[in-house]
Order: sequence, then C-alpha cells, then structure tokens
Amino acid sequence: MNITEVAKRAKVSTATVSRTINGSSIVSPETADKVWNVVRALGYHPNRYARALVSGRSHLLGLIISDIVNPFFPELIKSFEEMALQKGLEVLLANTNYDPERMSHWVHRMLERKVDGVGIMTSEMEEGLVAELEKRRIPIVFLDTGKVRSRISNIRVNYGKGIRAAMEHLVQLRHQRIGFISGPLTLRSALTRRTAFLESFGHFGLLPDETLIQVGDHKIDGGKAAMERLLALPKRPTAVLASNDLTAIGALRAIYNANLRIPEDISLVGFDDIYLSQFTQPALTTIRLSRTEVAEKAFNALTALINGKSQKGHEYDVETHLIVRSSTGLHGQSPNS
Amino acid sequence: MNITEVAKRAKVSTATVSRTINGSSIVSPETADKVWNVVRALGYHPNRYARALVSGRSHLLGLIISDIVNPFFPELIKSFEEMALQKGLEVLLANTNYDPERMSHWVHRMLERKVDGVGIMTSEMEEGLVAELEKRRIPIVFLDTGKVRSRISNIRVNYGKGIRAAMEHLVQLRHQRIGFISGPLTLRSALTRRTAFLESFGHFGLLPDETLIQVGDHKIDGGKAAMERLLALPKRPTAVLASNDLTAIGALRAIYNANLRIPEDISLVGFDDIYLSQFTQPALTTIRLSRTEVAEKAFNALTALINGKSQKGHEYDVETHLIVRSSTGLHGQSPNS
DNA sequence: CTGTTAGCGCCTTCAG
DNA sequence: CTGAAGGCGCTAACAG
Repeated sequence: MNITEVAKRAKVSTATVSRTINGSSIVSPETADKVWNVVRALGYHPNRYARALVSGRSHLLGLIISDIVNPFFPELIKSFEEMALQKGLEVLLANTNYDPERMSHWVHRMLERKVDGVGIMTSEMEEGLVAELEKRRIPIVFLDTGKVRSRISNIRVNYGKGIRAAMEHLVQLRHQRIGFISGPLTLRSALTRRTAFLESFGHFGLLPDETLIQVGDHKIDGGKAAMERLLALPKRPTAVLASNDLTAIGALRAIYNANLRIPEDISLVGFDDIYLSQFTQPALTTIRLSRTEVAEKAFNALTALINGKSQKGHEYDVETHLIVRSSTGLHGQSPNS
Repeated sequence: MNITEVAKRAKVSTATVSRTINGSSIVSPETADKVWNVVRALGYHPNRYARALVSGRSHLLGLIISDIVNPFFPELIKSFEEMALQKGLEVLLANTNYDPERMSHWVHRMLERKVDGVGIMTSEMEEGLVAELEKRRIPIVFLDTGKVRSRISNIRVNYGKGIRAAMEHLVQLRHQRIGFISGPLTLRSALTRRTAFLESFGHFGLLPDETLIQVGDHKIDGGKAAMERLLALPKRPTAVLASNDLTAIGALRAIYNANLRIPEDISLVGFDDIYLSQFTQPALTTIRLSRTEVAEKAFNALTALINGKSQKGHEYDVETHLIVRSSTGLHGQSPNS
C-alpha cells in the first residue's frame, strides 16, 4: 500500500497526494479532502525511507549523552523527546559510555541517518568529529563544551553561581576544611566544575589544599572511593562538595561505613539535583541544574538552527541554584566531635 | 559519493560493489579487494535509506519501555544496546510513560521504520497493536506479558520464587504483619507481583488483611504515599514488601519522616535490585531481577526469531533471587518498640 | 491548482 | 563470477 495506491483510489496523481500530505504547496480543499479520506480509510503512512531518500531530510534529531545509567540523562532525554514529539520529530538516542570510540561510532551513524541536527550533551567530543558534522552542514548544540559559530550553538551553564552559593552556605555554617570530589579530569564539564570550586575557594579566603581534592568518575563507585580517601586524611574535611549527585551518593555510603553522621560529622553537597536527591537519607543539599531547562533550550536552539533563516549560532545560559536540604549543617555542633 | 562512484573507481559494476559489501553472493577475492580499497579510501558508507527502501530490511530493533526515569530501564537498555552494537544492529528506543496512547504512537513509528523485531518491556499493550505487528510479520519479545505463538516469544519472570524467599526471610525474622505496596493495578507485571505476594502470604499461614496492601505507582512518590497510609493504620505492619525498588525508596523516606528506624521499627524489602539499592541508607534488602539477563534473553530471543529457520516462539525463564542487605531485621528487637 | 516525469541510492533478478 | 537494467516509494521540477 503506497502513494500510487492512494492516488489511484482518490483519482488524483501521486504528486497531489504528496502535496496534500506534506502541505508543501497549495491543494484545493476538495481534492485535499478526497485524499485525506482515502489516506484515513487505508491507514496509509508514507514510507519514511523513500521520503528520506529523495528529500534528504530525515526528521530525525540526534541526541548524544554520556551515561544513560546516570539519572541526570534519562530526565533530560525525557524532556527532549517530549518536545520532539510535539513537533513531529523523532530522536535518535546515542549513549557513549564516556568512550571516545563510541562517540565516533555514533556520530557516523548519525551522519548515515542524515539527522537534521544533533544535541551533544557530553564533552568527550573530538574536533575531527565536529568537522565531519560541519562538512555536512548539520546543526549542533553543545552542552557547555562548544564554541559558538555558524550552525553551532552552545548551552552555557553557570556552574560558578551555584558553587559559590554552596561555598557561602558552608562557610556560614563555619566550615573551613572543605573537600571536593571532582569528575574524571578528561571531561571538560568536570574540569569546569573543579575550576569553579577552586576559584570560590580562594574567594572565601580559604587555604588551598590539594589533598582535599579527589578525583571521582561521576558514578557512585568513584564517589565512594574518593570519599574514603578523604576520610583517611590526617585532617579530614568537615564538608565535601561532589561534582555530581551520583558521586555524592557514593560519598554518603562511605561516610556511613566510617560510622560518621551527616551532617553532624560531615556536611555533603551534591550537584545536578537529580530527582533522587530528595530521597537520600538525609535528603541531599545540592546544586540544581535543571534538566528540563537544558533539554528545552537545547531543543529550541537546535530547531532554530534547522528552520531559522539565520544559521548563526547562539550562546544560551542556564543558571544553577543551591537547594538546601538536610545533608549540610553547622560545623562543631556534634556532641562527640 | 555513492555506490556508482565506488563502482567507477574500482572499475566494476555497482552490482559487484553491493555484493562485496553485503557478502550476499560470492565475489572473487581480487575484485573484492579492489572494491574494499576504494570503499576505505573514500570512507564510503552505504545510504541506509536507499538500502532499507529496496531491501525492506532496516537492521533496526525496536525497544519499548515504560519509564526511562526508572533506573531499571536504563540498565536494561544499556545491556540490550550493547548486544545490538556487537551484531551491527541499531535500536530504536521508545518510552511510553505508562501511556497507552504513546504505546500506540510508538508501535506505528516502528511499523513505519520497518523494524526487524520489537522488544516490548512493558505491559500496557493492546491486542490491536499486537495484531498490527503480526500482520506485518514482525517478531516480538514480551517481558512477562505475552502469550507465545508464531513469531512471538516471551520472557517469563519467576516472581514467585523471589517473593517466597523474601516472605520466608521475614517470617524467620518473626514478622507476622507484613504489608505490600503494589504497582498500578493496570500493569500486568504489577498484578503478577501482587498475586505472588498474596499466594505466599497464605503459604506461610499468615492472615490475609486487605488493609495491608496499598497501591503505588512504581515511582518514588507513590511508594512514599502508600507507606504513609500503611503507617497511619491502627495496627501498622512490622515489615513491608514493595513492588519495585523505586517504591521502596519512597517508603524509606516515609518511614524516616515518621521518625521510625529501619530495620529496628520496620523492615523493608524492595524488588528489582537496581544498582542504587546498595546505596540507600540502610542498604536495601531486595529481590533481584537481573536486567542484564532480561536484556540478553530478550535480544537473543528476538534475533532467533528474526534469523532462525523456525518462526516458532519460545518461553524463556528468568529467576528472581533475594538479596539480603540491611533494611530487614528481627522483629521486636528494638529497645523502644 | 494538478499531472507527468525524472531521479534519490541501492539491491536483485536475469543474462552472460 | 560479473554486468545490465528494473524498480523500491516518494518528492521536486516542469509543464499545462
């Protein structure tokens, strides 16, 4: 059952069927009606492959993320797909697992599928791959790691604001020895968070201490291991900021395993504010980076680049906000510390 | 850059290029070499749309899940995609959000894309949709909710085993009033879990008590609300089994909010054993349903149906196992209970 | 406003 | 073992 069949039954040409379905050019209301009736009657759906083959447009948006098991991403994906659904676009999801080879694999799959645009929500992106995308004139939106140019927009996250707020919060709670568990230093976003931490450390007149910075992997296990190292320090920190919430959850466990209490013995701050953070014990104080906002901005930036008259890329800003819950408390309050 | 270009440069016909690339028929080693050299030199990738258009095969597998935000699914997706990657297949992911309309939407998208097979890892599936898939002779694998027939396999989860083990565990810990928080009763998998609970309840000679069963939604919020209802009971349960881990995490919070301790005041058992369950406070005793195993069985079942000589569907079994951690304890041990 | 026609890039008979 | 040629289903000029 194809366009010819529809054309035959509606007693029009295939071109007319195509036109009414795509609204690509004006068709008289009566003929349009005839066509739609047949389409409905037959339950006809145009063949996407034929359509893509001839038109070159796929109505597909690529979305590349680094770790589908990190709850941050499913939440982002959900919002992004929601928007795509409304606009009649489909999304091709790619999970890189923080692996540059996978990244390259997926970029090539996207090229093959001739996606209309790609959202790159991860930072292990090599210049060569960007160049390939550019060559095919495929619009890109980066999360935080792109330089804006033609057909490339970027969502810039203001990490500093949230981190400064967190530091201020901790300092007000009389913390002086504040540790940080970073993400893998190969990730640009992890580096940015780390830098923001160091800067605000100085800003609050705290003494820099390299041992207070441990490297995690943005997963639970790395957070736990890093926290264990922090706890083994001769002078352990009284508060710790983690580069993402998963890291904080791992840290939480390490702290409990050491028979310490939160926040009486150690205060803990996460980053991202994944949905789950409200439900840890105690509920996690964290810096919110709204997935919905990121997803919406990414989607809109992409469609602007795709459909817009101008191909000029833009910088979009997303703020971060401190959400105070129960994992942070006054230092020195504990009866036995 | 297309097949004609490759043919020209290799000084062979397009048919030969097609044949060497697909290995569909025998090509002499020398010509094959010539072709491959040109292919590599040009970085040529066949156009998927043209290929799918003419061959009718998409090399796409559909994977339908109900809630991407429930960590159970990302973990499953990850394993499934891993396997697909190895076999050179791609997966089209669809999230229904427990919404039958979305389900219908996605099934139609899959039909349009002519997926080679579909894994349906959710239970809100209407017969009509199955019929449409069957009409196009598309193989299906269900998670737990399908009846095996031609081109339809099913992964049967032995919920009973894990639930019985959990009940036995609780009974040995001297619990008698055991509550259950079910999933939404519209979900067949939730119903099955509920039934298994009720059966083993009788099996251990416990008195049935309808008020001890509350309905959740397989999400955190529903678990929390259901647990609050359980706690408000004149005679509250001393142990609670939740229909999935997310529900248990919500319950955890409700229990803490009521200033009760786990497991001293209330024991809690989850279901699924998502990765996170090890990291709740206390670590969750739960019934493991291996995502990896489900994903692998689903994938293999699907490829067997697609490539196998026989179109006969099969029933595959997956066991569940009790994982004892720290959220369950002896009843009546608490100093102040 | 509508129909005719030429491909899009590839696979697959059918001959050689 | 290899080449020529016909479509897969659709869209996009180009005429009318």
